Amino acid sequence: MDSKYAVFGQTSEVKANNFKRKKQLVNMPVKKIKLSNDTIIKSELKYQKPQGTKDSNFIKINGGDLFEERRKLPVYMVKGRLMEEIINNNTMILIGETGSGKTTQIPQLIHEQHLEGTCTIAITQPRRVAAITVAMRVAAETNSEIGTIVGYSVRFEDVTSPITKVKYLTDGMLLREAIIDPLLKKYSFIILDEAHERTISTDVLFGIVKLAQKERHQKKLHPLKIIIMSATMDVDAFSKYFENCPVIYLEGRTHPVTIYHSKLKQEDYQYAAVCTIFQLHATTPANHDFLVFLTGQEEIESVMHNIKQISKEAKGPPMRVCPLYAGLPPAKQLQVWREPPAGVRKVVLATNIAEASLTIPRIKCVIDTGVVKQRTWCTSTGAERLSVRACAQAACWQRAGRAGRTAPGAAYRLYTAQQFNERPAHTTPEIVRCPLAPTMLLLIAAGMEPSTFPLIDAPPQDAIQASLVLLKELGAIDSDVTPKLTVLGKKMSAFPVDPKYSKVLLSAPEYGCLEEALSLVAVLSSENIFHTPMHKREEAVKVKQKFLSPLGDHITLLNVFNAYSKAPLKKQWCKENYLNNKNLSHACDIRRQLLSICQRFNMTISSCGSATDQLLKCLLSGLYTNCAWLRVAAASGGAGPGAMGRYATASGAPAALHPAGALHALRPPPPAVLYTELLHTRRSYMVTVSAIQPQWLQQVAPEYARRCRANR
DNA sequence: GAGCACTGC
Repeated sequence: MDSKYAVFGQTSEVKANNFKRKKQLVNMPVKKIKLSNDTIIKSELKYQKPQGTKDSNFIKINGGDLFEERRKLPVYMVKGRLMEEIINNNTMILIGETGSGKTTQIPQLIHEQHLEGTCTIAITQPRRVAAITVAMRVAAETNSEIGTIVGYSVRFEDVTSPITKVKYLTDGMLLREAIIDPLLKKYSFIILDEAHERTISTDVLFGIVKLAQKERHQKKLHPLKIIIMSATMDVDAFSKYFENCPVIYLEGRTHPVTIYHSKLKQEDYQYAAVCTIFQLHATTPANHDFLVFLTGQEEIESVMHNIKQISKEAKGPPMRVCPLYAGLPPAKQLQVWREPPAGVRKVVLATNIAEASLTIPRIKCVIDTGVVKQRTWCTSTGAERLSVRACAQAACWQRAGRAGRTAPGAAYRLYTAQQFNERPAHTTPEIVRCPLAPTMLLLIAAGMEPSTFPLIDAPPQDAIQASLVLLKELGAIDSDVTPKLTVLGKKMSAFPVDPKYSKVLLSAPEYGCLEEALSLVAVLSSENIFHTPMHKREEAVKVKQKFLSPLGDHITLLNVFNAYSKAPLKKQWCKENYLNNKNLSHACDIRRQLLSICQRFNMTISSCGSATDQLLKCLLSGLYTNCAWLRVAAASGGAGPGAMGRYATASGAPAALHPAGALHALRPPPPAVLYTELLHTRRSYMVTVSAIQPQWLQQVAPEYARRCRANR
């Protein structure tokens, strides 16, 4: 009886024979917790029963070949009532768990009844793979060829045609369309799916569709129907935002997951994770695969090393340990999908990528450290910080749910029930914690007024102000009080890159270096092109030397990109040079896209050849707010150890050259530098840096240089 | 002389 693990079921006991709106059941205590106290495993970690877990107040709808499969989906079983609600309401919120079929079925049901009229139904997704695969699925279900009735539109790929009625697209793609037509007149239905993820694009789209619906009504244009689809979430704020629109709940088809909490607080979650893995390993059947949530590459590599050491002597079946994080080359990610031989247990060590982006089959057991690595941004210095912090309750549930995809499962939380209850219910939306200049430029370009634009969660006022000041500085808007787009700003908004980079591109013809600027901006806009595995670090650093430029990291990046473009066998070449083929190939796609926009603007496409000064000046024309100067004490050499690389940014904040950068070893250190980003870890480091001549700033941005001098 | 989670246009 004295169990070290106390158990409580997560499954709802509630059954409802029809769906109802939340308003009608506010006082109903609906979610019951099933308790039992089986002793599961012998444990050094102590687990206890949680105190009063949060009830969610909702009721669910219950409800061979593709058609047969469709008919079994919960959403299909209640389609009559559902369509009635869709017809009667211009806006509604639909809460549906995984497996309810909402994403694939609702657009089809609308189309089957021709409710879209002569217009199209748009369904947004936060991820491109999701948009593509769901569209393919729906095309198969409707027995049509993809790109005809059912299509998709994602960056670099538009598989739609004039007859497309059901169009899946990424949220960012619909946002781009809104710049051209803020009323989104092409569409009679807009379905914003996965709304609980609260991406910046979806958050902005909430406001865009709300205003478009209102204005279309006022102008007596055809009406716009809005459906917000989401997993379980706090709907009150959403319903209020959309003028108290109805909320409908759909039941999902997932399996129950039993939750275990740690009885004591864990000092070291990595250690706790390793302990839990081996406790479970000794007591559960080998065909139960584990999924462990960790925060990053380094942590995964270190835990993997520990597991491999311990497993040599541990009790239990053989183990296959698979790392999984976004930076892992695709070939190595494949291990995760391969079924292990009979009698071998698979243990997947994953970052957040396994929380929503990827679904790993056959996971029976989730081990949740309860932490996540998050990027935050400081308005005053412009520095970014990566920090490990406790994730929100919603994320914990999402992680636990990964154990119940194909069969009942279990989730072991390496934090106490009290710690869980103290966590915020939801992740802070992205829009509240990110640099806003790109979003503000987009909003203004779509004809919106930043100060009155309706957002569910407004970012801090100083963050908005800082972004408007930057846009004014770059010449994209005429005023940071009542911002109107300038001619330059209009062009800038056409490029799907950070406004600083679009400014670089638009200045490039002036410096005769558009060829180089395109390549550089493309590389800077994609992920890290260097691949550095921990155990081969020295080799990787050595190979990098041949691309290194004494002028700095930007020219180094350009050297790599140019060499990649010329390499005949790119995959092989990348492997030999410790480079990331996926990210370099992505950079090539971006370059092509940027080039076509430049051609549309009739820009002169010229090359500066070996006159790299021109390119750096051009880069400065967009990034001139990212300059740093060597401090006098450091320059005179008398400041003792560590003085090298002591710089001050324009805001006066201290910053150092990142040791992995090309300029770090340079003696004497350059008096002035241009950095791409400021990253705060142990100290404030400038990442991706080039040396500049101090007088360039006067030439490129004279007014700013004057203000800078006055402040320094 | 350090170490980048995840998406998206």
